[in-house]
Amino acid sequence: MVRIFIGVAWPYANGPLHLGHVAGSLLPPDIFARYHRMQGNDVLMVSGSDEHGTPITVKAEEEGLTPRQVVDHWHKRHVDALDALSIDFDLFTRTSTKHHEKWVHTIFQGLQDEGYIEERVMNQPYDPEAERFLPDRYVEGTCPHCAFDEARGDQCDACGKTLDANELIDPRSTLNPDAEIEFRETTHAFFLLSKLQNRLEAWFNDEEHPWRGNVERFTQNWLEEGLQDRPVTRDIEWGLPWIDNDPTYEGKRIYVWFEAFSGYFTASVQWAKETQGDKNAWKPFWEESYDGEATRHYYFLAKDNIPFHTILWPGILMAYSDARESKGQPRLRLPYDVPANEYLNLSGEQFSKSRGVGIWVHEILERFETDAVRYYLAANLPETRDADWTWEDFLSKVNGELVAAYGNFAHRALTLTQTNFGHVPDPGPTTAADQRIQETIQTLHETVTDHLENARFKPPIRAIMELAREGNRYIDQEAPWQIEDKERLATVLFHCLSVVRALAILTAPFLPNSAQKLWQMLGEPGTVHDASWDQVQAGPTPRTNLPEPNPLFQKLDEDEVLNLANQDDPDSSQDEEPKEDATMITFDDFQAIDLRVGTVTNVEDHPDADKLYVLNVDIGEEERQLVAGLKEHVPQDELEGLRCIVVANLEPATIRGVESQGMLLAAEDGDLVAPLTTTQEIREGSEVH
RNA sequence: GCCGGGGUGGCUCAGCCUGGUAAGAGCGCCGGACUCAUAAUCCGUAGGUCACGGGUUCGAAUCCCGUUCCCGGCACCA
Repeated sequence: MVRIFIGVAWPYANGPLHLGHVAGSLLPPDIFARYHRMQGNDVLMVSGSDEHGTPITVKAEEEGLTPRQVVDHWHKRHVDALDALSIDFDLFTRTSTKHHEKWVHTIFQGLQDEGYIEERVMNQPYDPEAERFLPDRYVEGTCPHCAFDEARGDQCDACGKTLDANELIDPRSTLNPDAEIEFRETTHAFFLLSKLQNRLEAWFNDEEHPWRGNVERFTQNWLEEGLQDRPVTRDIEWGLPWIDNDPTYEGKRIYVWFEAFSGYFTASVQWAKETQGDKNAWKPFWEESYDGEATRHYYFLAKDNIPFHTILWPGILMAYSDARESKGQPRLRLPYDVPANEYLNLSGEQFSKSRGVGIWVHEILERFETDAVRYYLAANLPETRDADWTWEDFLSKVNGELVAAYGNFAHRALTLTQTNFGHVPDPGPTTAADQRIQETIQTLHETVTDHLENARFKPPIRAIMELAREGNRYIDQEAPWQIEDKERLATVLFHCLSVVRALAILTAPFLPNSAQKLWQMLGEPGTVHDASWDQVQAGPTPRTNLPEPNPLFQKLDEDEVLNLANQDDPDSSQDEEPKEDATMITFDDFQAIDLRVGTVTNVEDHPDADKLYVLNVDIGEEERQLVAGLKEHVPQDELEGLRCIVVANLEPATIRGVESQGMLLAAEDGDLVAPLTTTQEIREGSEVH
């Protein structure tokens, strides 16, 4: 027996789950967990909704809701989506629970007790007009090293040097370029990651890690660059308060990324208490040398999360373990493997909540069977590089492989047996061909096991399909529908059912619902998920009665799928929640905006930005220069000469060195951007109401 | 512009870390067989300068350098 802890990256609670999340971090651990359970190992798989941080606040403001309402809503949606996908967590919780807060505080208290937390006064850029501190990267100024005048607060793009915002000469806010920036002192708690450099390096270099290349490279780079101490509090409102009631930290919150990781641990404790009725049940999974049993920790995530899980989280665990040790408590385990995936794209485009590119989980599962979706995702996982979801390929793989090769093989074997015997027949003497098919099952079992042990999921599902094809070959060669000798017929069908049974077990981690359905059609008792993985090679039991077989999968309707492909704008209204009443403005507010008709007289590329045009627009009494982010959406010749609507009294802003004196209005729906115009020719400078 | 990932038959992908009996799979195409099965299955043919150029090596899709194209992140979308 081996104990397997599986941590799954916490989905953020500000929007729906899409297939990118599923392929990147959700489906692989579910397959992995199901496999290990069938191996008889103890598995604990946890995750939850990540519910704190600025983006939640922003979302709440957008929708006129409270942050609490936003996270409640999306957490519930996450839970429903996971259920629909048959992704079974031992616990899928959330970071806004009291339990989580309490344990995060325990962890941070431990870090503080051990001297890993240091209070530092930072001189942070502050925008007095907006009354807020500015993150470094929203500050620009002149680089002290190379005099480049658009260096950012965290790095200078010209010379590549890393900077502090307060080193900049003439700093300004990119959010509000005219504001006088002040530097105000603000105190933050820092996690002294640098103190762990040697220990993390030793852990990285000395331990045997089965890490994938991408994970190793990322981690190596970080370590070589030298670990920086990181602030663990922020000047924001939505998040967990600091550990004690120290007034220094009033109005500050624990930085989300630190706190969300801790969820791996806090959720395990919560699982023990709430679902096991044993508040110590988490210990076998987490405490080092709890007993002699091998225990391994896996973290599943997409590539953007790698260093957080191979450096920062292990760092926190080391530091907190020091604190536990000081109190005579056992240390906690560090990650064993971090099987990070690349991204799944949608026909070449990245899934993106903000741009509305995506296929939402709840939407696709309304139309298609869970296992069909799981099959295509598993067969197309971005394990070694980005992969593409295309509807054509979805159609072809589901109909051609899942339904036609696998489903059909099971169905023909079962119906033949049903017609001829009604139960699992007794096999007679074995021929070379029979022998060969049995060997194929065995080889396949070994191959699939080997891949799964190494946390690889795409090769094994493909290998399993190969077994179905072998089954089809066998049945075709033996042609049981032509066999007259009853004993030989029984033998052939018995071997066919052996393959079917092996397929039910082998597919169980990947396709849990159809595997179970197949299990029942084989007349097997209980659930396939309780079957032992090693039973793959045991054949069916002769004389087991067989129920009436039904096709295992439904074919996808070609037109329906291809229609979806054509829509290609899956961001239409139904994805988003119906908008709550937007904040009302007064008529006077509206009147304050001076909208004018103008004509675009000239369009040029911005000299120093990929997405921007510099436009000249005649608005009657004057000509304005505007900077507009339309380059990716609207071709230059469509803009030239266009009659447009301009916000004429917007205060000027300098955007990457070019002044913009107003704003050109355009309607936006995902990637579709349409500049506004008038239906009739009308004089430049006309007001718009 | 900076950083990262990638370019393998019509399509989707494997192989690349650990160079050599590997240039592979599925789909698609073309031809044939079969009829138990959801017009499903099986057999066979064709199809690739492994982006381009150079280097290392006895030998490179695989390692190194350069070029080019694509994608992503960041900058940026008043």
